[in-house]
Amino acid sequence: MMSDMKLSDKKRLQIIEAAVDLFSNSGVDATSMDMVAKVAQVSKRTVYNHFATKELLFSAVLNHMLADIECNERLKFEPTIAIDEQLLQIAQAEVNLLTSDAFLRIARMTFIQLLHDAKLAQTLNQQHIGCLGTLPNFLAQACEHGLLSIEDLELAAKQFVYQLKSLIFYPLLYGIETPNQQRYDYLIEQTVELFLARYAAKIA
Amino acid sequence: MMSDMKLSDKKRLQIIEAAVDLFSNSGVDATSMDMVAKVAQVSKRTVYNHFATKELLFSAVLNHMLADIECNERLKFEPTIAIDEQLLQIAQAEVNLLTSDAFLRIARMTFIQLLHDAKLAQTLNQQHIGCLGTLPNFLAQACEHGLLSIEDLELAAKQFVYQLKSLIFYPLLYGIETPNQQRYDYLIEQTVELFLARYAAKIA
DNA sequence: CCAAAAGTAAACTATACAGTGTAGTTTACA
DNA sequence: TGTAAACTACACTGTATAGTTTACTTTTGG
Repeated sequence: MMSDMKLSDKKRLQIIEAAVDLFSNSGVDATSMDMVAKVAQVSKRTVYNHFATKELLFSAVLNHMLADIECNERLKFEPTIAIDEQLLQIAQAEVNLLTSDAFLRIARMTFIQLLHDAKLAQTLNQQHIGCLGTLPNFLAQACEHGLLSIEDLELAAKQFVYQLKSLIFYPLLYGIETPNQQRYDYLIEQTVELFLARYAAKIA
Repeated sequence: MMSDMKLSDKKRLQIIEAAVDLFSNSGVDATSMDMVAKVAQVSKRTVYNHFATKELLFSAVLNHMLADIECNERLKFEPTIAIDEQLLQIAQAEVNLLTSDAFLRIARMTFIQLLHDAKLAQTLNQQHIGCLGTLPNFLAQACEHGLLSIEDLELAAKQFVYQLKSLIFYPLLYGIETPNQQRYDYLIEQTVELFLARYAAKIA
């Protein structure tokens, strides 16, 4: 795949891949441009020919990483499948994303910058990574079918997703807990249970 | 209060206060020891006489800030007060902590270091800042009085507190939302409602 | 009141890093 | 095949910063 590229594009990719690696493992600030050049097996001057500043490199790297986890599938409500089954599936997919290497790399690289740069936080927030973007719509459909009863769709969606982030993603990001699929399954199940206890439609 | 101290202790305090200010506003890495000395109105050599390295200064500053928000009050279950009232109070107190300047300063200063230093994350996690430490015990008492029905006390406590952190603290930390007490009241109410929908004891 | 402890300013060392300049080599392609 | 674009090594500038050294002054406590 890389062999049929022009040399220039090949070098550019090498640089980005090296930077992805270094930025996500050591942080942006702790990574020097000399280091990027060395790992990319490219001269430092070439790095600067492609990316005039470190900030532009960061920006390109971030976009590259976001493309990795991009997902345009909209959640589709299925009247024929039980609502708890569907929620379990959504939760499982979200946890798969949250615990993926690609996602954790982005988080490690970005969180530091976020505290310095409120604009970046806003931007990333609006990207609606994961299912949070389309979950309110899914929930609305479930409400229409009389399976759920929700006043504040945005809030309900956040409550659902934030449970998973808090219980699974953050402990993993900060190295407080180690990956454990059995534990994840339990937490997913409990999250769905919590959610349905609150929002399952009362049977009339 | 500061006037009746020995000069040496006074200087030490000035240094820590300057560092608290600078570290929490600009971050540890972006703050130079020269800057600390200048803001503390102290010679750089004096800074180094008190704190041999920047890391030791950071450690002292962190302890100073943690002391600021230390709270040894244990949550006490009150059989005479309705459980939803008690949970609302606990949530309100937690939100007051999470949105306080002191807490946000610690968070801003620490989060960057956390990603580099897993030990620090473990340590801070074990400090059980806020009500998370004593909440499981409170919930157990409420269960004994037949008001709640909880299998996994630790998880339930986390679910409660993490709601507040996710919905209120993180958006504030990253500047995605601005403080808004009315909004907080709504989210607290919704958090308690979610919690009770799941864990309120079924009336036999 | 005087020695020890603690403070001061300012110059200094050593290092790291973003970004540039240069001179020469390789690759793309018309 | 020749030229423009891209690559390379490497030296260089400028700046920032952790921590030290020095020579001197102020505070403290017996």
